[in-house]
Amino acid sequence: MRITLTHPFDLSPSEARDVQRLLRVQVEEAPPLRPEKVRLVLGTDVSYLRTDRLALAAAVCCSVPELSVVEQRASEGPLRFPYVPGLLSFRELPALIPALQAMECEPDVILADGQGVAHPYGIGLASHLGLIAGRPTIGCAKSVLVGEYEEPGPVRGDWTPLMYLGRRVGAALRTRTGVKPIFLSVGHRIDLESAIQVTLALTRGYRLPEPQRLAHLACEQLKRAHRANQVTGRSEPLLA
DNA sequence: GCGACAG
DNA sequence: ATCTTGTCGC
Repeated sequence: MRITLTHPFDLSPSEARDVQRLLRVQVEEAPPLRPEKVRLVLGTDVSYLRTDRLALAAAVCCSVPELSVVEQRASEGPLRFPYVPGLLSFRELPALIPALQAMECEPDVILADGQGVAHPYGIGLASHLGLIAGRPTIGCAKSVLVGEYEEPGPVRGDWTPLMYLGRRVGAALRTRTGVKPIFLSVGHRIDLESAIQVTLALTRGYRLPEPQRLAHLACEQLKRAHRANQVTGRSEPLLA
């Protein structure tokens, strides 16, 4: 898939903040996404080998509704940017971009670990990713960055809106009965209702939607392989 | 000044 | 997220 970069990533936190100011106006709203048009969904995740200041990324494309893996890519990159709440995309996207560029699939929706517009400046990781990928994205986080919400009902599918500055920026969604809710956030070119429906359709027996869970597992594998290579003294590229 | 704070 | 051991519950 094609990635369009309109700004550099080797920035200082304050420069990154300036970039967000310019990018936020490009995040688009969108009419309901027709569920039957969603045939491919991409899950993404990034993990770190803190000791090596290295970031490992994985992207897994799944078919819908089967949720079978269609394509899987991985990439890595040096960890240059610090973790600063609100600037996560500048820390994680650089490592993930090569994997996205290598992806042959053309996903209809992309899931990202983090927030979308439920962000202090309206441009969290998911929204930022949506802009450079030019596709609909959904922020899929395990906790909240900004906003308020009421505890959703106890059954799978129950949800409550995540409100921020008087806007509905996401939702606390119970993806499984009996587990803590996950926090969806509108990313780019998608509406909240569609994001909720799509996410539920992608969730099977785990708290996180399948593409996200698989991307996370892939990252764990990458880490293990990486450590193993280090011990063996080898340094071959991993996974396609 | 204090507390909160995606991953 | 990462660093870490055991432990409570379905």
